Order: sequence, then structure tokens, then C-alpha cells
Amino acid sequence: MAEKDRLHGTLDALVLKTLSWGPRHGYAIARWIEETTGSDIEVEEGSLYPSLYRMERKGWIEAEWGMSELNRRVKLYKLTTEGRKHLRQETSEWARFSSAVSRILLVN
Amino acid sequence: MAEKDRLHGTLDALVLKTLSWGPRHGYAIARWIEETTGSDIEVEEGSLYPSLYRMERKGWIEAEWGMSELNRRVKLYKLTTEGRKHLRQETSEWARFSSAVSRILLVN
DNA sequence: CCCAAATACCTTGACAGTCTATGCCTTCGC
DNA sequence: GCGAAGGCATAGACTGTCAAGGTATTTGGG
Repeated sequence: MAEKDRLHGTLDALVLKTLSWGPRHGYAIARWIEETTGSDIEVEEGSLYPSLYRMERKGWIEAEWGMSELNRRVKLYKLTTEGRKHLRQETSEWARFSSAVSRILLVN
Repeated sequence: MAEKDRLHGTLDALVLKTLSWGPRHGYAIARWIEETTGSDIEVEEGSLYPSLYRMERKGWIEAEWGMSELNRRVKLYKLTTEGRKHLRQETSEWARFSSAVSRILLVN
């Protein structure tokens, strides 16, 4: 429980950012985030899929069924214009927030 | 709701760090964090007091009734050894986490 | 040919921390 | 005497994460 829940509220932004490089399916999004962060961030599927539905409902991403390179049925998500806009906002909020926290936590 | 809940899981560490400068009462902790971050972080009392009780229960802080400079009855909190240890851990976890998120979010 | 592992999606339930809102009491300035 | 500010406290709704389960398909090794 020590490490837990730290993701709270941040996952959506991470997923959006991942999709900003191009369409990806859920499983791949999770793996990509984990690899990119050297497993500093682990994306649980029980968090990921709800996040995807949430954002699809809000119109930030769109889904389409397709096939992966490994010949498996996958649901490909891609960023909408709305989503891109929201990502920009989330990013700047994160910058402000994280710098504020670091200002307190990491000084002295 | 856009800005909301971003604090999630971070408040405890911020409070502990605030107390690492010396004992303070709840209200003062909140004001100090807000001032220090230029209101980038707002500490709601409905979040603060539960956080204080939580940490008192866990033995990270200790409370004692006293008087403020403004001559008001206040509950002064101070960091315990255990709390100081926990703060170190929280701090390093924050550093890892925030750098991981920034690595994804703030690049390119 | 079978079986395990990896890929991929999905759902349920518990949990925990934040927020909004409210209440109460005291001190100080006017 | 009254309002604003200082100060503590709690209830309830909300929401997102996580653990743990489930299904199905494909691939590769023995």
C-alpha cells in the first residue's frame, strides 16, 4: 500500500500522451508506459480499461477493432482533436502541480 | 473537477515535510503549503484533518494542545522519528514517480 | 499433438483519499 | 455588539486505483 494509488488522476494523461505518437491498443499502451519508465510506473489492466472507456465516453479517444502484428484481435485507440486539446491542458496542469510538490518536497 | 484530486496520495508527504521545519498546527500547515506554492496547491481542511489523524494513528506525527501567537487554542503537530523515516521514503518515491511521469508527459 | 506462456480484452468489488459542505467556538478590530 | 478571520472537526458523496478473477486466441516447445 505504500507505493499504491500514486498514479491517481495521472493515468489518463499518460494514456493520452502515449496515443499522441499514434494509434495503439490497450495492452500495448500499458506495456509501452512500463517500458518507457523502466517499470517505475506499472499500469494495471483494472485501471487501464476503465480509463479507456472513461476517455472514450468523454470523446478524447476513439476506438476501432483491428489486428495486431501478432495476428490478434485488438481494439485500436486513437486521439481525437478534443483529446489532444485535453492532453495539452493536463500536461500543463501536471507541470504546475509536480513543480509545486517538488518545490516543497525536494528542497533542503 | 478538472483540477481536482490531483493531490491524491501526496498530501501526507507535503504535511510531513512541512512539519520537518518544526512543529505547526493544522491551519498553519495548510496556509504554509499554499503560500509556498503560490496557491498552486490548495489544502482543503476536509483533506487536511483526515490526513493528520491518519498519520497520528500511524505514529508519524504527534499532537499536543497549545496556543498560537494569535492567542488561539491550537493543536500542535510534530514529526516523530518514525515520521521522519517515512518522509524520506515518500520523498524518494515521489522523485521516482514524478520523474517517470515527466519523462513521458513533458518530452517532445 | 498437447500444453504452457504470452497476448489481449473485460469486469467486479473493496478500498482509500479528496472534496464539498457544514458546524462550532474564539479572538480581534471596528 | 458584530463581522471577519482563525482554528478544529466531521459527514457524505465521489472517483480512480487495485487485486483478482474471467475469457479467448495464438504461438512455440517438447
